[in-house]
Amino acid sequence: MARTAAADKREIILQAAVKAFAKRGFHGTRVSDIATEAGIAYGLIYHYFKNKDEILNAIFREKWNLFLAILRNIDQDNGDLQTKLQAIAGFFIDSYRQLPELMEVLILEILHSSRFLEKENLAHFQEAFTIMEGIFRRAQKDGILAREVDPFLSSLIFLGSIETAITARILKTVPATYLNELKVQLVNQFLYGIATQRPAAT
Amino acid sequence: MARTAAADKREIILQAAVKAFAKRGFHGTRVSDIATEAGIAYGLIYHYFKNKDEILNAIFREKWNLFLAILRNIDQDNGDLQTKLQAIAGFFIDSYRQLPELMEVLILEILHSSRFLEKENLAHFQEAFTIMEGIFRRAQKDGILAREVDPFLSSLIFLGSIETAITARILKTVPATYLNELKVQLVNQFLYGIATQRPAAT
Amino acid sequence: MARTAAADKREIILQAAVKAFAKRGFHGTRVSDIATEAGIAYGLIYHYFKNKDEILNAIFREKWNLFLAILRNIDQDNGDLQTKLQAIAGFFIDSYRQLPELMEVLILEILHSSRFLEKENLAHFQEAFTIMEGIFRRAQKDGILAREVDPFLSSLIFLGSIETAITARILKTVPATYLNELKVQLVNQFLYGIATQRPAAT
Amino acid sequence: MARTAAADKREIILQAAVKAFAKRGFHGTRVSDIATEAGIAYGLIYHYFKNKDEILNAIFREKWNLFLAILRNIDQDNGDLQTKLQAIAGFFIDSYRQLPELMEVLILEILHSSRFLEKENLAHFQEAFTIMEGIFRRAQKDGILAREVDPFLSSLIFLGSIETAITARILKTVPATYLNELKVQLVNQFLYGIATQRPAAT
DNA sequence: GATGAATGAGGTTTCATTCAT
DNA sequence: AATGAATGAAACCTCATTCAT
Repeated sequence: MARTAAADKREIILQAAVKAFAKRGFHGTRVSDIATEAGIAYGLIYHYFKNKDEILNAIFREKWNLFLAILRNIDQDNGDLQTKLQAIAGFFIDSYRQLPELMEVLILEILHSSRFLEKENLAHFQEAFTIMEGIFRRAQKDGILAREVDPFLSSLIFLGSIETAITARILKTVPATYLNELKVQLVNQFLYGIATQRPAAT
Repeated sequence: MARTAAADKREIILQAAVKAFAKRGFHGTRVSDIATEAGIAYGLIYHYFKNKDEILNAIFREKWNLFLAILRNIDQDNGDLQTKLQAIAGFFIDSYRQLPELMEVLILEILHSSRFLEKENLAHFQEAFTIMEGIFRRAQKDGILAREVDPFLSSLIFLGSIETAITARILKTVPATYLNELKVQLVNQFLYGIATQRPAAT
Repeated sequence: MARTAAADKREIILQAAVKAFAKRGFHGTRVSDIATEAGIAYGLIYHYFKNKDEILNAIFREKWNLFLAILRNIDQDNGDLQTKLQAIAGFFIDSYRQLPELMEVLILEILHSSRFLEKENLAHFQEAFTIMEGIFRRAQKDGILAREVDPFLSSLIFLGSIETAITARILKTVPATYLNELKVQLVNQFLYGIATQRPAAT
Repeated sequence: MARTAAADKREIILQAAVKAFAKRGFHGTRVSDIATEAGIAYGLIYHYFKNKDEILNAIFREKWNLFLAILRNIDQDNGDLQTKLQAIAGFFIDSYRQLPELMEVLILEILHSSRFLEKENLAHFQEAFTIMEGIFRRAQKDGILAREVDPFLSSLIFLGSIETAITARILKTVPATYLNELKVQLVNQFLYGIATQRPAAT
């Protein structure tokens, strides 16, 4: 019980932090803002987290892990490349729909300060690209992917496209409905390009 | 002369700020850090800029304008889509090579806190996507681009890919030499996709 | 039984507090440090003591009482002045040897913040000097002590010497073995001075 | 001028800190108390000192240096042992009379936390004892001091006596006029003892 | 008795900004 | 223009103490 209650409280604080960070950004958020959002005294936050930085780290670590798990699952599923990429793009886009604040924090606050991530967290972050790279590499072996394609570059482009698209949504640059269209088009464009004609020879 | 000298000093401060922001991030940089970097007294900074925020704004406004100008130039050049995209990708990648700190600040500090940009600056920022969209839209009219492609989405994906690739470089995820390969592959992958076979019917 | 168990627990807390205070100083010690040292929950401490200050007060009151009792005993023993002083110096030095942490706390934490002692505790503290003064006064009456000597000043010097010597030991300024030598020399020097020759006339 | 003004302000802060620490103790003093006492904004204190601890360190270092200089001077003066000891005791007692707050801080706050002194400062502190030891050692060579006396122990006893006497005055245990008497008696008692008769044989 | 989650007063420290020189 | 001393708002964080369980 106690353990559960403590875990619950910790989770409540994390949720509150996500909300607060999404609203005002990490630096614009006071620890007391998080506490207010969570409905607790700010001192209590320090029972669960060493300091404000640790809260952001925890959000990243724990939530990113979920993403990695999903990516790995998708990776291991049977299914062709297109299906997998569809699933991945869909997953991130749906995540944004359901947890827009979380995605906002992950994309804007963590990516934003990614160069200050400690080594361990940076590796954790880059794992997503590694998984993607593996997917592309295997597709290449299977002859699905052109031989001259660099799988790692592809992972950068693929995930970068998703990130930018979500960022655009965060910035209200595009309407909410755009996300549906995105799911379909993103993978298609990515796999088959946007040109009407392939070049004669590469 | 005086005006020129003043403009010079202002520029020196901006350059110093870029360096400082790149090294420690905007929030981690003290006004006095900028002054030290510029070799002046910190009080003097307030003769040239209203406050610290204004410095970041100025960097964004003035440097982004350069980018927009280049984009517009490339846009108006004769040349097919591939050439234009090549030029654009090349331009950003070369910019990073020559002014890595500036790119770092623009990408990490401004792009990622873009939701806090004031209206005017946000429009300024989005202008880049609008220009790209125009390029794609015209290519579509010319039949170069598939009809089902959304030009704005393409602009997101294209610029997003570049941004992510540069971010990866900033994070030292990829070696410096990677940037050369990037220039070529990025546009190819983008235009023609990465799959060996087009789908029978879309 | 209950009373005894309670008294035991109280004593355990006091011992733990002595250890903790000796290690980190009163201000550097958290109530939770004491609890950890005592192997109990920190909340429990407040069942036995009103607050952190009270713990230090209790240490002082209870332990100082022991010292006073010993001083009084020695005072009332038969024996000449030298024997008594020997016993007193020996007692304090042995106390340090056996309970170095306690002596550290008494000397460094209490003695040196003695100006903040509340009236009652201050009187309690000064009692030691009063007892010493009595010893010297009686010796003076008996003609053992020079008439021009101020008994109270002597008590200051005598106890002050011991205190400083122990402090030096606490600070590791002198080796542990020094304490033996101290026992002998201190009283001798004190009683008979250190000069080879007495002045012709005072 | 600027340098002088800065040095002055620094000194003003130190004086204010001495006053504040004497009144409320180091831990009881807020940085803002010092600022109020100095008639400045508390932020300014951090222009001159890294933090609160540094202020106490500075007081110790700079003032203790004065003491050491005086001790060394007295040491090098011509004069017999008694004259020197007289001068030293007189110096400390006069110092207390003229700068009671400084002495209070040096004795109560610094001695009190001496075990937490960093190595360098501890050595600095102990230098006083070393100088005293030298004085006694030379007197011993000259046959002024009994051969069985340990010069270092004597330095402990001598300085310890002074310290305790001043502490007694700080605690209002003895009247102010006592200090005069002290000057005379302390050295006498120390040199020639307090007993009427020397022991037949040691 | 025992626990430790919860509270929030209180202090230190930072640093953007002002302004006298 | 140039300096950097001076200001003080603002935020983080600690930790003594309370109290529900």
